[in-house]
Amino acid sequence: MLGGYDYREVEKRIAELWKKEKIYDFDEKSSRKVYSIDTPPPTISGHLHIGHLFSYSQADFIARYKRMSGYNVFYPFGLDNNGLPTEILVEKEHNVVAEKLGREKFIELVEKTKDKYEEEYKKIWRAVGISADWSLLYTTISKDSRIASQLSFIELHEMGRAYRKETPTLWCPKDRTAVSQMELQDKTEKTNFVYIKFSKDVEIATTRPELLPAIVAIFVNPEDKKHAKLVGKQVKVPLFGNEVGIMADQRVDPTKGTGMVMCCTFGDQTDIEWYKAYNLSLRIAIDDSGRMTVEGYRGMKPKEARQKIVEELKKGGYVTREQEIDHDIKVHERCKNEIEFIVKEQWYIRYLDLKDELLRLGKQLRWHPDYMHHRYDNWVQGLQWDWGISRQRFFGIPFPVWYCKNCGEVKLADRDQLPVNPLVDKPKLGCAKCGSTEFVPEADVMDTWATSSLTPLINARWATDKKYMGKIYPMSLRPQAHDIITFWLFTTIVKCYLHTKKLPWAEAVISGHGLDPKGKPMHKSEGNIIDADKTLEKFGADPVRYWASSSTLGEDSSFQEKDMISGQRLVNKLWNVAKFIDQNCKTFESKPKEIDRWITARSLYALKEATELFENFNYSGAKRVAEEFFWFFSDNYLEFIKYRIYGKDSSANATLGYVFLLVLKMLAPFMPFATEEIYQKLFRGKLDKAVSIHVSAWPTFDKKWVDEPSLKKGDMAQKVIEYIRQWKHNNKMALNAELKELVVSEDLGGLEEDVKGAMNIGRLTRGSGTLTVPETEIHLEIKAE
RNA sequence: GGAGGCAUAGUCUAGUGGUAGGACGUCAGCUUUACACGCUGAAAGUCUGGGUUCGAUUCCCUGUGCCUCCACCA
Repeated sequence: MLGGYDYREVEKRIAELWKKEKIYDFDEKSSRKVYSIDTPPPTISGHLHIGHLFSYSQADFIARYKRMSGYNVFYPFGLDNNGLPTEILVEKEHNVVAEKLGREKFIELVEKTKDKYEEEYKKIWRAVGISADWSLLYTTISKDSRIASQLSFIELHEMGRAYRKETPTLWCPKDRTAVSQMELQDKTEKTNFVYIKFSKDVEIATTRPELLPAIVAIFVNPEDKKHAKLVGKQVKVPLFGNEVGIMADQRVDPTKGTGMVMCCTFGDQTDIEWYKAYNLSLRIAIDDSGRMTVEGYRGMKPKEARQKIVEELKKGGYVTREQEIDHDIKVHERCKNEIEFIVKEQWYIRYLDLKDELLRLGKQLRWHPDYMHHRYDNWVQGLQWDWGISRQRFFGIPFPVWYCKNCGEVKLADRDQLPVNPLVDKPKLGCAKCGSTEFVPEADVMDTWATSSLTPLINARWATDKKYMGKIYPMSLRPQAHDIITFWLFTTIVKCYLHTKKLPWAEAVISGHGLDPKGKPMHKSEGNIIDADKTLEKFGADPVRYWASSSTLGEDSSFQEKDMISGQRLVNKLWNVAKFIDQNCKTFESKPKEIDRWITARSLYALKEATELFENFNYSGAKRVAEEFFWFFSDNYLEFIKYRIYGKDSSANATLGYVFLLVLKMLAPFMPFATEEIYQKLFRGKLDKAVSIHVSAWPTFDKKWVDEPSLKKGDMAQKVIEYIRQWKHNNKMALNAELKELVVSEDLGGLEEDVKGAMNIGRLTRGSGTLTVPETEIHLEIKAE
């Protein structure tokens, strides 16, 4: 006998069962068709919130459906512990500064911290029922990932696609370190906006006159008629005397200042863009300690130089006016000092020449929802420069590169040296060009996207034993959220295409974000994080997944407690039907009657619809169909057959079991715990042989079980019952109150007993009636007494 | 500034070129041998303006509001 349903106890026990039976392990020996999933590795930057549960559940629905559809599912899980968020986390947790500790020791600390989060994360992902194969777990700083990233770089270098170029980087002159955009803060300062007359027609307003010696071009807006005739001309820079060209670019606001902008290397972000986009020359005015390098101002801080230059400009009569404005500047959040741009040699991957190829690959990929394709296209079309992959940080995967001390030639590591740390390891041979054995190591590390862009290849073990290359690659599916289409999805296509000439996956499924109850994204700084752990504890995994399955693919969805309640109700209802069957059905053998053929046909049509929706990755539609059918089944079919069951007539048993199992299977991808529990208690070894519902076969639609005449008759009987229910309600009667006689105008085709039983009718006769059942030709006469 | 998305009852949401479906909430009726975490019934809705059409909530344009990504703040 089944008792109450305690989700805390059940979910824990079922999760153990899955673990013990290895339900979700990839079957290496099987010849079944493989379905491989390129799971996003979450960063270990802290605690998981319900937004994570939301998007990972959505991928899990698909994994589970595919598994039940007979695929050998390759579903790995990853953890991203490479990159700045991890660096910041580890610095905070251990109260250290990465630069001071040094790279080797810091990576050790990262590994330690990772272990802790790995356990915590695994616990939560298991608790929410993610059906990944945990033996395939990878991390982005692991040895394998380092080998893959470095091998990738070596191959790209050999292809001639990796090159070095002097490029500006955000730099903190005080800490003497590169800074990422994430570490910037805005600060407003009072600054003088200085108008400088270069010539008769050229006047420029600037907040940074000290960068006059670093001017490489002057820009005007292409729509700006006032300045149009100047484009292409040259003009002399005051005080410094060099000539610079005047160019046109959209980014200039013609209403701001004089409508003419000086482009220096480098004063701000736009300068960098222009420098890259127009291949401008480089004039450095500030060094990495934040001091001027220009003759006459050498060693001065920019602000001192600014004063001196303005004075000199005034003496020369170049300054027409000055205006104090509020100016937003970027400061380093750690030390609050203004950041500068300084120039470093950095590695790039050349890909601008591949735009057409990349667009073609984007077209080849099947996108769900398909409009997400636009974002990719738009991004590729707008690319203006190559992919910079150098980062001047301590923590990360190093480039497998040294430079010859003598001639400067690049020396790549040998493949069998990987993973290599050039700061510690040495090249195997001398310089190929000059024979020198003295080398300078590359101190920079790779951008994290240079590694994450390899996840399909890391999973396939491309860089090592190539174990899964032919088997899982190209992968079947990339599930991810829409915000990183231009990063993760795009860079993965780039790298995998360069290395394998193939599109890395057949399909991309793009999920939305789980938002807070007000519809706002969850951010630590907003304080609106809803904790994953606590939510699972409070409502159970199935209801949380129910919420995740209720929103359309690609759409954001705000977290509503009432969705959890709806999920809990569904679980409860499933459990109660299970109890009913458990109490009343000893076997699942019997001969179906008319009404049984009716619900069977109904269930198969629901199955057909759900399957089609699932095949199109419309899991929310599939869930809806399954759920709707289940409530229909409970409220109608069960009412029809109760009187037979109570009368110890077992003729409905087989249908009851068969249809309910079908419902469980349709809901299994969404509510894996409750459906499993019921399957184990009721059906395993009886109606199905599979050890778990999650490796049982997704039912197939078979027309031969669809009896169209029974379907019509059943629908008719159901309408009659609906009418009688309303009639009883209008007469303030209980639904099971006895009715003496029902007169029906039509032949109910063998369903008379069912109608009588369901509505507690004493006698059913044929004859004319005055009441009309809506949507039918049936007339009734109801006699209560 | 560029690109994309969204707008449906009090709330969350589905769907459709022809009477808009569900859930929560609300109101009313019902102790009905699985379930009051239930059953039955009721009230309540297509953002503004324009166009295409016999007919638009759906398709097109426009406005407004919200969201995401990218860019910008000389």
